[in-house]
Amino acid sequence: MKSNLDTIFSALADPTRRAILGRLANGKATVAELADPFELSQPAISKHLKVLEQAGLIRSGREANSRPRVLEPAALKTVADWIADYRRFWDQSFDRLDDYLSKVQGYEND
Amino acid sequence: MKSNLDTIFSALADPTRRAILGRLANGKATVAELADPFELSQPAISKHLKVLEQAGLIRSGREANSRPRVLEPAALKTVADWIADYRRFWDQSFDRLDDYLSKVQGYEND
DNA sequence: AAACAATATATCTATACGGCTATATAGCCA
DNA sequence: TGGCTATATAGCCGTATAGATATATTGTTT
Repeated sequence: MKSNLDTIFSALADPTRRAILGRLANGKATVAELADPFELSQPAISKHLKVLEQAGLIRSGREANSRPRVLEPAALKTVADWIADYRRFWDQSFDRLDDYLSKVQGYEND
Repeated sequence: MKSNLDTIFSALADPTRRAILGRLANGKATVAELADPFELSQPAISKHLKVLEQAGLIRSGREANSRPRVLEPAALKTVADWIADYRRFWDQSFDRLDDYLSKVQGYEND
């Protein structure tokens, strides 16, 4: 069975899909609007949208004739939370916090 | 051509590979050590390691007979930086900061 | 109802991916 | 050198993925 993170990361692994998310960061958009910047066929875009939706990264609405998409932040937060565990490996100030916690709480961290 | 983020995200889309990164967060490990928790064949693990290395998520060393792997934080930071642009969508306090900046700097943000 | 617009689904094709087994390579030790 | 250990590479197979074109669906408009 595939985990959330599996699905989210593989949805994010495609530049077209990341660009779509980027567009949706500016607010809701129809499929046609989302498709416009790309040279791909409309069905190709619909497929990408399906992948994003199944990963929980976007949601579809309904407005008259169209089905506008909006960003769904929760899935991105899932990724941010996962990656936060690694932050200390690149973030100096976080390392210092870590040292501080080690001393104060006697937390082992070799 | 595939971008960095393409390669990194698709490397992260596999649970075995994420588990390997988790293990490497505790420090350097040999291939055998990394393979141990899994029921996969050794070549399968080597393949996963290659994917991680090509994504820049890990590095190989050389120590006598073995080729220990270490975490390479830069690639994870690339992801963290990418996702940071979306942080405002889920982080309340960030939203408040955003409001603050709007007022102070007259920055438009509808 | 008919035509149109927006989007989804079906089907096909080519390529990528993850697993396996078998084998090659490289360093260590007797 | 020969054998052992650690790891990599090759080749194969089944499934998934991204694209295309053709067609279906649903709401709107006349």
